[in-house]
Amino acid sequence: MKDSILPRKFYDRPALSVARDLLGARLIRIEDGQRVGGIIIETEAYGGEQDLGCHCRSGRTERTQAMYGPPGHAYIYFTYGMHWMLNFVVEADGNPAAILIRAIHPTEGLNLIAERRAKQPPKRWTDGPGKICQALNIDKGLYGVDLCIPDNNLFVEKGSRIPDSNVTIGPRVGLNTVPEPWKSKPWRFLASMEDTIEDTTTANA
DNA sequence: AGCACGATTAACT
DNA sequence: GTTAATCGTGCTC
Repeated sequence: MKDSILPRKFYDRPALSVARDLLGARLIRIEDGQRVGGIIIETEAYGGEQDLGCHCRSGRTERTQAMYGPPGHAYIYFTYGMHWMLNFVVEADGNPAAILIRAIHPTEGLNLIAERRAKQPPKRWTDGPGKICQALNIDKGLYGVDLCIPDNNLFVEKGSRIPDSNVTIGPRVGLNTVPEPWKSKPWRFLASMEDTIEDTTTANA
């Protein structure tokens, strides 16, 4: 449904609020007219040049320019020589901040996802940021894409809100050489309880 | 121009 | 728990 696409004002808020509220929403990629995606179940917030865990700690560069732009766009980057990472730009234009999408619960386009994640069991299809981009065929080609335009092939739809009792908050993952206090900031949000996920899937079907 | 390393993953001991 | 894979980016010389 086009009218269920999250509007720009959803992204135009503090990073922590957006990261938390993205849990339960549906990440959708359109490929040749086919929907591929699922429910967002894990996110992390990055933002501000003071955040030494954020790429924008180096200021505005060619790679990070999207983060400095208006909210509601995709910030995508390549790392470890082989993995793409999907982020959503948040907060006001000129204010660098983004949300890393770390895990989703696949619900649509399962045939394509299974194909691309062939050697892994369904549980491991999209339980990591690099895996999501592999499963949904996301790479540099989608850098800077506007997530608020229905005609574009990447956007997020409103889903069922995950109650606080099912949300786990903790430190961000993989910031091994980042100094404190940034390394331990509790800016990771994880939706727990399979029951909730399954209910949400059914409710949205 | 060269270099160290990363918001990771999968395979292995 | 440990480690190889693999290359764009940002920093130093």
